[in-house]
Amino acid sequence: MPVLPSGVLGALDPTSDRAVFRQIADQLREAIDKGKFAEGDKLPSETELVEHYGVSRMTVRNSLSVLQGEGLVVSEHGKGVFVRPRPPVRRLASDRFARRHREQGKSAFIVEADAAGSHPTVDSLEIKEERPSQDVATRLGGPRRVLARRRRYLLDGRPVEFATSYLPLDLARGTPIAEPNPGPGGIYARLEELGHRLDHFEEEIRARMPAPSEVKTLQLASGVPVIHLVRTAFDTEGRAVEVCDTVMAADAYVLAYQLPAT
Amino acid sequence: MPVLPSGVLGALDPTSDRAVFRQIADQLREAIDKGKFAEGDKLPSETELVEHYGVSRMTVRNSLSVLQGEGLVVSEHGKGVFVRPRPPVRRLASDRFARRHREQGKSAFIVEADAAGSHPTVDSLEIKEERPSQDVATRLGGPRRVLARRRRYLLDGRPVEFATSYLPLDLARGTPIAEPNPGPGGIYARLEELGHRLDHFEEEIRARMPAPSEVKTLQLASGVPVIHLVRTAFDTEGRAVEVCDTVMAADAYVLAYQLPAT
DNA sequence: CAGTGGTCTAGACCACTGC
DNA sequence: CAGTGGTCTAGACCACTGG
Repeated sequence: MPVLPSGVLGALDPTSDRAVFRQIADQLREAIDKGKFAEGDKLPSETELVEHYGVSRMTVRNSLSVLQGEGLVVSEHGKGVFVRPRPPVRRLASDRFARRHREQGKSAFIVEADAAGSHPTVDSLEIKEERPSQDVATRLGGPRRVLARRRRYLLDGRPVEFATSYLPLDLARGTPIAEPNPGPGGIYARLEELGHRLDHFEEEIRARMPAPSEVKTLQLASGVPVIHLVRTAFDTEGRAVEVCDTVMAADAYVLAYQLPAT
Repeated sequence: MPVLPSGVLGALDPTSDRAVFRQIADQLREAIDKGKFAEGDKLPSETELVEHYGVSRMTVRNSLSVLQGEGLVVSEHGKGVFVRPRPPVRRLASDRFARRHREQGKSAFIVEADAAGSHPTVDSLEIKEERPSQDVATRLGGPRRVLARRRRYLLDGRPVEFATSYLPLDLARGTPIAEPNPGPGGIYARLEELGHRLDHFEEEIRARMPAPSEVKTLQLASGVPVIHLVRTAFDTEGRAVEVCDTVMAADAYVLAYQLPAT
């Protein structure tokens, strides 16, 4: 007995082996996919779904949690459950660290976001000397201590990325690299001024679900994975001069790379 | 009152604002992080947790579903809830399509897996002529019809990747590219023989939670995202000659790229 | 204030596993 | 068979939102 305004949702199939909460999730998912609920639209309330399907509230909530896990919907306490809006995506091109982009006064993030018409912010800046993790130490060739530069990036007020750069201490201590604002062109420009002409970068990419601390820092909705990117910068002598460990909200990014065919 | 064998789990804090199911999830997560439950270990059963914490079963299940969503544990019906084993990771290097790798008789996937000591398989091979999606059409320069080659890759029996290659029909029809086995070096070698010398590839990477069909095809545990990779191959004349759309189990891959500094 | 989602209980029955 | 997780009910009280 459909009692919902639009009649977009069907009935349950009692003969089906498929669990009731899955059937409900299927119907909601299909309605979303077909655009019957658009981005940002409010789904029927739990109470409405309970009445429409004639099931208990826990069953309805179970359905909704399935969709939440898929990243299709977000719930807002006291308001309702909504089709998750797709945030604007930031495209990272493979030439984003080309030398010509380092000439300007601002960091790559700021320049790029400005160009895209977004309002970029950087906060939570922290600069510390510390003992590197096993992984970072290995990538940097085994320094006993490193300079760590941590910062969070926001786009139009929304946190999208949390990054930490590690540099061997003997290389960075007492230089502008250890300053909150390293100056025009960022730390890569400073590294080159210090005689470490950059040759290439290596990036390693993984995707996984966020740890609770990452959910907090990046204000992630449930059902949103993170992209974990570790970049190592090499100078022309083959020395690893920086490791940058970045955790990105996966729904805010698309990474682009160019590969040689030769 | 701890009643569990090992005493690895503490008590609830009734004065805390934190929901009970979150406190339980926190304690289990911490125990896992600290190695008190190792990879593949069985967690206490729901009944044991109910008795240990003195809460209802739904509360315990709620805790466990939090950890499942984080990809930390997997449940097996009739057996228990286990710390999710980390599968071996396949590293995709940025030179994986270099011409020198195309000389051998087998596909890149097979060669690489063999070298890593894994047992590779390819199945679900399907070759069809079809009308391209808007996105694929745009990337290929607007062909009306394309040849689609679909296949699934497995490592030691576990599905890890599902890929579809799209090629303009005028280019692929009637050639070995339209055959189930395109021959040594794969379709890239055939493209070059047909006069399309490859110049470079562009790859776009996203991460997201899988759709239900992807969960099925890749037999994904809950809490495992997918990496969505779209690669376009360009010949020396700048023509896009192939688009390969790939969905990978994120816990089975790390992607590596090299970027120029110039 | 009414309506929404968030948490929790105390049961029930079922399906799957392994002995 | 006993033990496990999977599904579902019918309530309860709470916290948050908006008018």
